[in-house]
Amino acid sequence: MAGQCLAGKHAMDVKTVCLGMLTDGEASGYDMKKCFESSFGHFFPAGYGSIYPALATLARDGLVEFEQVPQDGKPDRKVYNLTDKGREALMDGLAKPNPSHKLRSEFLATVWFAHLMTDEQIDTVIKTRLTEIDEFLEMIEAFQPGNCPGTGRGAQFVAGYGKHMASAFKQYIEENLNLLTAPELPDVKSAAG
Amino acid sequence: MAGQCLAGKHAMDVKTVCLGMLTDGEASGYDMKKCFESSFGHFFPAGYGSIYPALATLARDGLVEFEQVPQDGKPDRKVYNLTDKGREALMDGLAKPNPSHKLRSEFLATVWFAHLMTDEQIDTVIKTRLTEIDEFLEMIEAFQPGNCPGTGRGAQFVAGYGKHMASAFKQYIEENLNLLTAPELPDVKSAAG
DNA sequence: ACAATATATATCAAATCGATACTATGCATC
DNA sequence: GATGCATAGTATCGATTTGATATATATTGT
Repeated sequence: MAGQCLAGKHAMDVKTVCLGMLTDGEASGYDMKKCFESSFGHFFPAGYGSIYPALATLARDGLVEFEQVPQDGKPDRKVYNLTDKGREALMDGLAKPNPSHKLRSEFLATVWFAHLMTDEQIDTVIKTRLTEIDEFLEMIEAFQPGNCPGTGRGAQFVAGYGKHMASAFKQYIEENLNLLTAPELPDVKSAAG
Repeated sequence: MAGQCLAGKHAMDVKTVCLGMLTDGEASGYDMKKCFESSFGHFFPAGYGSIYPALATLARDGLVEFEQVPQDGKPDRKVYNLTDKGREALMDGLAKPNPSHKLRSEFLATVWFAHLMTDEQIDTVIKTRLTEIDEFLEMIEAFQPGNCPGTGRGAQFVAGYGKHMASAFKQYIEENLNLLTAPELPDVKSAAG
């Protein structure tokens, strides 16, 4: 019945993901952005507006350290490293027993109102979505972990998830397109022709 | 090459979804929250903190009208209705050619770092997720549109999507669990015993 | 010469999240 | 009869996140 963890309250936010990325070695905010773009971002998006404030907070609270590395021509790099306290906070984040899994889909919200749209509009939305799914599948086929911590077994599982779900998505659209186009009335437009 | 729409810039946000809900008839913020909880929220979540400010802005900009309806015992209702301008804004939102479809999954972010977790922790996270998927599948099986605008063909398509994808998710977890538990080393812990 | 792209930092307004506050009734539990 | 919870309704608050932009400099491409 007593407390099940030492430190916090099992937060799995951008800060915690940044801590996780640092388990693989030092990195700058820019590096982490690359990493979000190439892999993490597909299931846990974050931009500069999240990453830099996150790193500032982490540094302020002593969960990461950093050193300013001057470069010639380019701006300085702030290279971050995990501290013991940071590693502890990461473990606490990973201990969250029921991490969320949320969709936010303008696509589905749009399609919900298909009866208010023209067939052409629906067609455009569907075609664009299918294209994005295909691009995603190509990407995941060619996926290389790069500089991200992508060697673990978890990364394999997640990549497999992405491929599996994208395929299922594509299949569903192709098999159920008929629900959206062509309502009860067969072809209203021809009446005006 | 010229402009393709009349009014805005094809926003598909909480405001637009609220407009969409009002195509089915008048509703209060409370009603809309119910609607987000029962159906919309599964692919486009929104709480009071989004809904009430959205309605305030919509009213300020003349996209909706409302009347204060007193009730006995209970607090007043603010009952909203679409205006012509609001219906136009909705159509503009639905005209967005590439509506987003984004996942934000603490679950996958956690699992990515499975190599840093104990087998027990992984087990808990997986079991909890499977339970939620089952609950979701039960919910969608018993789904009734209720007061939400859920009679259109789009709603059918979206509900089918939910069922299809939840099943695919469950199947993937069950078939690929082995990737997470039991790494190369059979049992490291016994060496210390 | 001009326009991207890459390297790197950072901030800002607006939107959203999750929790909470306020008011009032009813219903169950202890 | 006090405590707590559910329902019905409104609304706001701090923290987080989004998406765009600002600031610099070097390289690469047309």
